[in-house]
Formats: sequence, C-alpha cells, structure tokens
Amino acid sequence: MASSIHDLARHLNISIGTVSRALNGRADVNADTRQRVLDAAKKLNYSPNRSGRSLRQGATHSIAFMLQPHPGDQQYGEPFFIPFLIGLQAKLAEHGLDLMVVMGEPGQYQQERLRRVVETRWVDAVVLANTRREDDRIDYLSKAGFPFATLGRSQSGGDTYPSLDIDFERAGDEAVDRLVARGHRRIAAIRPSLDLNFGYLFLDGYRKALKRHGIEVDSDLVADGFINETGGYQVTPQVMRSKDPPTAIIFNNDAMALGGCKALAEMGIKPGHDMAVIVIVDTPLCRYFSPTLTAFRPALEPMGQRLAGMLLASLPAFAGPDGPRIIREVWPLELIARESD
Amino acid sequence: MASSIHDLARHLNISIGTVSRALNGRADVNADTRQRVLDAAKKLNYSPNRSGRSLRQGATHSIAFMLQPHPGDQQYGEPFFIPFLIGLQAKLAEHGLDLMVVMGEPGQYQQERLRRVVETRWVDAVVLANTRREDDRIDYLSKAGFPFATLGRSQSGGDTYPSLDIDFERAGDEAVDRLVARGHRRIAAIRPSLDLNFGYLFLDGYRKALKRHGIEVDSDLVADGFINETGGYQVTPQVMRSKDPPTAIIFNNDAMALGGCKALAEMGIKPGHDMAVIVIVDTPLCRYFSPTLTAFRPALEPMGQRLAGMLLASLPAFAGPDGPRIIREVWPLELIARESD
DNA sequence: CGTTTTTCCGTAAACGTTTACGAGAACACA
DNA sequence: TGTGTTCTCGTAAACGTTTACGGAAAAACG
Repeated sequence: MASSIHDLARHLNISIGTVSRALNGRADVNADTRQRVLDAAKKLNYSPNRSGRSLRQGATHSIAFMLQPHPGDQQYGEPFFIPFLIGLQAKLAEHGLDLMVVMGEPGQYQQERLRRVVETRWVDAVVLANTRREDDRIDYLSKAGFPFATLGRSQSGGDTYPSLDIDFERAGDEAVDRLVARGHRRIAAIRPSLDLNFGYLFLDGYRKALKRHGIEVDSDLVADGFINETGGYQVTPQVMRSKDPPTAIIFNNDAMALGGCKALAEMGIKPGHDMAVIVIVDTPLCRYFSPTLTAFRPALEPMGQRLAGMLLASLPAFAGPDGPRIIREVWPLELIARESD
Repeated sequence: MASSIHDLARHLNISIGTVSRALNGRADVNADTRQRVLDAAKKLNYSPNRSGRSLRQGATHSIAFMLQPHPGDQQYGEPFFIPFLIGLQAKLAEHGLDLMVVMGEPGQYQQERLRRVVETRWVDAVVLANTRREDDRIDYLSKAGFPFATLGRSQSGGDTYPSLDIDFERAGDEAVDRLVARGHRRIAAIRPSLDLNFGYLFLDGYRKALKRHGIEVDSDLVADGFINETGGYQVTPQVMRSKDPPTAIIFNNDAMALGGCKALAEMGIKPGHDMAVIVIVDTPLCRYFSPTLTAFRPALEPMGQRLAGMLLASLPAFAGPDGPRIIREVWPLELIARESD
C-alpha cells in the first residue's frame, strides 16, 4: 500500500494542507516545517498519487507520442524515432512533463486510439509523426481543440498547430543535382506507397530539379512500395524493367534502400559501381552497409528538443509572457557523402 | 471543455449514479434508461475521465513498458521491440488494459524513472526488458511489491515474478554445433559489453558446445563491445588480431554483426566466403544484407502476447479461479539458414 | 500598550468517478 | 388486503490531491 499525504500529515502531526504546500514549494510555510516535511517524505518515500493530482489540477503533466507501426509483412519499427524521442523527452522533462509513447494498432490508422487518449484526458497534449498529406488525426485534433504538435507537415488543419519538418523537398532536389553533376540523366525515385507527406515533398523536389536540368520526368522511373525492406526489394526491379533503365536511384527510406540494394545485387548490379544510390534519411545502416550509402542526415535529437519547445510555446500554461505562439519550422538535412554514388 | 458525467446526467434528468451504472453495464438499471444513456454518451461523445476513474478505483488500467535507450555514440533503438510490443498490446487490450511505453534517460539505468512510475502509481504493472544478470530494477520492484514481468531472465528477485526469455544458451550451442559440423574449429563470439543477461546465456551455450566438441575456449576469440553497429565495428578487428584468427564469428546482436561485417570487409575478408557468420537474433536486416545472414529468429509477436498473458495471470485482479500464478518460460529460436555461414 | 501587518497553518471544498446503501414503486403471492 | 420480493434509482461517501479562505499567533510599528 502506497503512503498518502494523510499518512505523512498524521506522522508529522500537521494538516495535509500544510504538507501539500510544503512539498509544492509554496511561500506560506515555515522553512523549518518545510524541511521536516521533506525529510519525512523521503523517509516514507512518499510521492503524490498521479491520479489525485491530475484530477484536482485538471492537468496530467504528460504528453503522448503516438507511435504507429506501419502495416507490412513484418513490422519492425523505425529506429529513426528513438533519437528524436530522446530529445523530446529531455526538453519536456525540463518543464516537469513526462513523455509516454502510445502504440496504435498496426492495421487501422491510429484514429480510435487517439480518440481514446484525447477523450479520456489521458495526457495534456499529443505529438504526431508520419503525417499524411490529408491527415484525419490532425483534423480531429484541431476540431476537438486538443493541443498537439506534429513531426512533419500536412495539408490538414491549417496553421493552427506547431509543426517541425525535415526539408525533404530540398533533399530530393539536391540529390538530383548531385547525381546530374556526376553525369547521370536517368535517375529513379523510390518512395513509400502510403500517402505520407514526406513522400510527396521528396518527389516535388526531385521533379523540380529534373526540370531545372532539362530532364523530362519519366514515370517509369518513379515507384512506390511498402515502407520497409520488402517494399524496396519488390519495387526496385520495377524501375529496372524500364525500356531505358536508370543509372541512379534515390531511395526515400533507408529500409527500402536496403531491400533495393539486395534486388540490385540479385540482378548482378553493384550499388556504387554499376548504379549510384542515394538515401534520403540516414541511419547507422547507411554507414555500415557495403558499400557505404550516401545519405541525407537530419539532426534528430535537436529536432526532438525543438519540437518539444514549440509545443510548449503553444500551450497557455507554458507559454512565455507574450502568450501562446504557433511556430512552424522546416529544417535542412546534411548530406553525408559516402561510396554509393 | 470535456463533458463530465454530470453534464450527461443533467442532460438526461437522471442522477450521475445511474449514468455510471448504465455505462458500466451493471444489472440494476432499466434496459430502456441504459439505452438512453448510451445514446446520449455517444451524442455528447462522453468518455469517463481517466484520472477520476483511476482515483476512485485505485487502478489505472494501464501497463508500462520501460524502454531504455542504450548508451553509445548514436542511439538508434532496437527495432526488435516493435513486434514484441504489438503482441503485448494486443493481448492487454483484450482485457481493457492500455499499454504505454515509458522512455528512460539514455545515460542512467532507468532507476529514477522507474521509481517515478511506480511511486506515483502511474500504472498498475510494468514490463521490463534488457534484463541484466543482477538487475537492481528487479530488486527494487520485488522489494516494493509492485507487479511486474520481464522479457529476459535475471538472477535477481528469485522466482517471484513472471518472465519470458529466449533460449540464448541453446542458440549459442546450436550455432557452434552448426559451425563445427561445417569444419570450423576457430570460432569467435562477439557480444554486448553491458552485463545484459542474454550475453551471459549466449556465452554459456557457446562454451558448452565447444567443450562438447573437445575444442578449448580461447579467450582471444571472445570479445565485448557496444551494442550497436559501432561496437561490432570496433571489436571485430580485436578477435582477428588473435595469433590464430577465427574462421567463423557468432554475433550476439544484429547491429553488431552489421558493424562487424564492415570491419571484415575493410580487412578484405568476405563474410560467407572467407568467414562464416551467424547472428543470434534475426531482424529484417539479416535477410536483406549481402550476403544474407544466417540467424536465429524468435517469435516476437507471440512472445509479446504470451508475456502479457503471464503478467495478467500473476495479477489478482485478472487471475483465473485458481488465483494468481507465477509463470516463467523460455522459448526456443528458429534457425534461419542463409548464405553467410 | 494598542494597532496594523506579517507569518504560518488548519479547514473545507473541489476535481470526476464508482459504489455501498437505502428507499420507493411495482409486482407476486397467499 | 397484507406481506414479501424484485426492479430501479437517488443519495452520499470515498479515492488523493491542491488551493482559496480565514484566523490565530507573532512581529512590527506608532
């Protein structure tokens, strides 16, 4: 049985009101009694019951990150998120907020779970990732007036919520630039088939750069697949079957690149030798694969911290003196040149 | 502002007691009024406030999975856990329990965070992973009498908690068997340097099998490193510098194997050709790497479901008619033979 | 010493639920 | 008709906190 504030008060022969004030650092309590309370709290190792506190304050002091396993044959999550979550957590902790990760069901797209989290007031705000071009989670949250922030942009919801995104458009553009500079004209693009927004952004940049270089966009060289190894493996042969096959491939996802490289190897094509390969989001895999993969790297941990800061700035309870602000940012990626292109 | 049970009661002109009983499926409420309550609840989309309910019931109906990012140069988490979590979640949901993942700080070993979760009664039980040989989290939880279960065994805490583990000992044993059968006598073992229990189990099996085959254990062929790509990359050259270098390596972790293969490649050694490689825990990486990596695969999603079931069986509130039971199981791995050995 | 201010603490209400208890109405039965 | 039973619902307490309010004691001030 956990000790309650009543136990503590009884043990010290003072009222629970005083105990609470002492623990919460209020001014109207004698320095001496405060010390006694703190000591006793440590001795009985008392921590305030989270439900009681939340109920009274109308705030849970916790933030949910909604993690959505992608559908696919074998759902291994994206290691991508871990450094981001570390940053998110660190910044939130500075303000006394706890981060928790809420998993959705792999099949349906998180809506039911999100409703549950929101309607039962489980947390004070949520953070979404894997934003879609049209995202009903965002529509729902803005309609409900529930605080949230997103990792990734969306066309839904307007400018009513903080968002932080990676500049995938620019990355797609730069990747083409780099490949063209190295003499490539037949450049394929492989991205996830889900309507994840970053897939569109990437493709926009890809198209824009091709146009700038006077290269016609060949739809045979653009393909979609599952956002995992299998997807890359299945879809890469597709672009290779083009009448005029590519000499370079840009993968919009590291796992897809891995599957794609396997498919290439089976066709007797050696990445980095017979085929230039660039990956849009760098992971340790890219650095240790053979050949090492040229990739664009986001600053994930700082991004986590930043998005936490942006979320806090949008919350009345945490906003500065100028009141809540909606901040939206797009961060560049850093090109890590390696052997594969 | 979210609607409360009072709003609902006022709207229907009945008491909150009746509303609550209707929603909770109690018998002593007229079928007709129950329907009216349910309809109204849907219309006002009311869900009971989680804090209020938890406070009254003394139970939060949620379970925490403690996720601990490993220290290291770049912390990308183990994708390993996702399928496990999917299974865990699915089974818990069947019993009305919510799963949440609580992240620890990367540096310190989760103790502080765990205390916080436990002492504030944030959840009803916790699930630990990455168990250590001597695990102070386990000591803490059993001493505190807080319900928990572990993925992985430990020497701490006795048989007082449910645990589910993979048979790493057997895997280490079988790996050696297989390599010896293929003519290898110089077999290296590379495992994480943290005192994670599975590292010990693996090594036990490795040693036992060598002994059985009359091969002396050469400590030059056993090495520890960071549990990530960098670790494998750094430590593999170490065993290669042995006076009598190995002809086969067993990696206790897929990320370490990836780093190790890179190190080998840089030494001009081709895995699967000049060097046999076996990985203990299979991930998609193993299937798509070149060469494809022979690996031992656990049934992660079923394991998640099973551990959830075992945890529930140990909780008085969910145990069957025979009362709570402590179940401990060790599951075999399946060998997936590929090209690397 | 009288008055005002300050310091400190106890009292009690409130947050949103669930649930034990009791009571009124309807019904069954003799 | 009287008694016992069943059905249905309202009342109120309780879970563990925080906090507005008021008051007693101490301190400050003239």
